[in-house]
Amino acid sequence: MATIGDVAKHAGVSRSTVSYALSGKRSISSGTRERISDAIAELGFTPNAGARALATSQTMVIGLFVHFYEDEFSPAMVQYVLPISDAAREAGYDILMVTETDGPQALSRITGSDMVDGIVLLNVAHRDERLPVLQAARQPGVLVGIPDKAEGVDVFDLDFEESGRILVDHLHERGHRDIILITPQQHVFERGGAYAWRFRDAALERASRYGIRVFSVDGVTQQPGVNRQINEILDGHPEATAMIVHNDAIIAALPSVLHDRGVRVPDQLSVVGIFSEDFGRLFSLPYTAVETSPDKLGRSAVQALVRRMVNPDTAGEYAVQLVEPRITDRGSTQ
Amino acid sequence: MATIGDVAKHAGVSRSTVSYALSGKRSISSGTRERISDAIAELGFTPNAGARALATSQTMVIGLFVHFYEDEFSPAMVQYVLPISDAAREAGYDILMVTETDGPQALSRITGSDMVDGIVLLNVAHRDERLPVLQAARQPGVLVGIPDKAEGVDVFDLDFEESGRILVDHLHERGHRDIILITPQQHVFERGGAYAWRFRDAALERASRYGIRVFSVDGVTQQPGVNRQINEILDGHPEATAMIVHNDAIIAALPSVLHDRGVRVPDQLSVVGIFSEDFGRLFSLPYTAVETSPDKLGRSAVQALVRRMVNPDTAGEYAVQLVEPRITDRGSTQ
DNA sequence: TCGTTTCATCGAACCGGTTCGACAACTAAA
DNA sequence: TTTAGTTGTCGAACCGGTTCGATGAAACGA
Repeated sequence: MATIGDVAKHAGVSRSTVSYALSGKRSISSGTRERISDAIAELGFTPNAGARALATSQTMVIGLFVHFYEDEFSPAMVQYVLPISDAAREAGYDILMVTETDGPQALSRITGSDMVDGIVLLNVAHRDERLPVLQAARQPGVLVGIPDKAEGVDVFDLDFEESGRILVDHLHERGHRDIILITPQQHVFERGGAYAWRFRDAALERASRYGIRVFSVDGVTQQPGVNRQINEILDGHPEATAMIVHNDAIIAALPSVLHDRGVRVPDQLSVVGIFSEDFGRLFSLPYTAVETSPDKLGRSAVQALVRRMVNPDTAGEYAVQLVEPRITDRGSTQ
Repeated sequence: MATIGDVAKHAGVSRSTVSYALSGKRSISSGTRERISDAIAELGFTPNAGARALATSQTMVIGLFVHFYEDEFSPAMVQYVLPISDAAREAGYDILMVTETDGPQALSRITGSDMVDGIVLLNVAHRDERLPVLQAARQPGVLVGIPDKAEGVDVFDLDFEESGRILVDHLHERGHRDIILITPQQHVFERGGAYAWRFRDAALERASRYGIRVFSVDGVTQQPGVNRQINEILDGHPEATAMIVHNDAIIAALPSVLHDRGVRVPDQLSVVGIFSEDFGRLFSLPYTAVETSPDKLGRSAVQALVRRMVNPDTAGEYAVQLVEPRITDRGSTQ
């Protein structure tokens, strides 16, 4: 492989001149510039990333930490990963994707060896063990998901509390007094997925203010349990006229279960949920829902991170930034 | 950040001694070994990846190139990515994930700058533009998906031809004489996804040998077209007693459509498909199917790649390795 | 007891870039 | 005509590791 020295020799200049021609940090006469770019083309030279990283202390790589939980509904995660990858590339960064189960150890390995310039943590829990490691790292970090307290990192998430209120409001406006609320599976609460209770508690609080009765239950993830559970819930609550679903597995299975039971939406039951447009399309979900905008979330997170990486001195002003929930009416309520 | 020089000073030895203590390539007295490891612990030293890569010409990173097609059913891709990531880590490698649309350019950027020690190409097309770039690269490569001709790379895929034959045999044994075959969407054929016609042609060939009549049609991907298309196909072919589905979007939507039509499986229609166990669970598919084993595929691919990276001299013997299809009987045929 | 191994360690060179300071040649201002 | 400034280029140092050859000390066999 050609090195910068080969290019220099071929163009009859010094290595530093080639470097300056490449970076444009010093002026180069048009003659040598041309000889250099000819040599580069002829030799097929591409700067060695490791050497460059060593010299500049910049790798132009972002570490993306994804935690795939076994009990989780996996397709949702891709929606976050892709926009992050795209946004990173637009800013000139590549993505080192880490999916290890032992997050903290993997994180210190990656940050300690300076493989990346910045870190994105996906699916952050209330008490996330990766967070202290990230805070101790040299590299700036950004979280998707809200931990109990985050200092020194930027935090992005959908405003799940507002989302819960919006959906309760939506049903309240239509006169519903008895609703079923299906929340994420129990494991999500246990492992500290804050979005679960942020949504639930805000919804319950708003409902109680209206005097709406809410039957709240954790959903399950695995078939055939999902269908059975939906049926049990509906059997147990014939008085309910509406349903709020904050659970991917449940909402994906809902159309077929309701159809089996002969329940017409919205005539006999109003249904609202919270999921991304892509997810809804994937499962052909005909339900009015709060859009979770994983693409917007991922892009904003990367943009914030890039700002920190480019400008590491402006340390202050770390903030939690909530994406505003937007409801998409698909006519599943009345 | 602590460097190896800091550790050396702290332990009162030279840099090379620290390096040898770390790698174990020369013997070190137990006394200095201990002083060194104490110093490492105290200073929190982790070797700089860039410097190490520069010195050893090894990055311990594998480049994973994933092409997400817009018209594609995305959740399928995750199933490949995760096992690859896991297998790589087990071998000591991290994953640089590249999702750029312009595959060839991205590939030459990554290989040219020596960011990775090896390359995995997912979703390889018959005439894949990334392939010549990969073949010209210094790093070994492995493909998932079969190109028209691959030299200098290892190729892995499910044996789609055998899969097609297995499913036709399965229906033939049960006496079916008229079957519907739903293949991947037209775009897959157009872009050269060889698995599409490998499966279809083998199935058609086998069926014609048996004298089975086959109505073959490309599926669509986007709702609500999917449901409509399934209905049209069934309306148009009342004589068909069985259905082979090689199309993720179609098979995901099939249970609800068949239910709507009041078609009982297998009493009124036998259904077989080809999808992974995970995919089947995700969509609660009750159909007998050939298991696509993306985990096995991904793992074998990485293992082959690691072998090449560790042992670059043994160049010979590049081979196409087909994973043997295994049918999972879920009782959807009679 | 002396030459020969073995063991443990060191210094220097190298991997392939970037960047600082120096300097010659030329231009512009005094 | 001298001085000051600009432009284009070079050499050397540096980033943080690894590895080769050399070397002194200790252990060994004759």
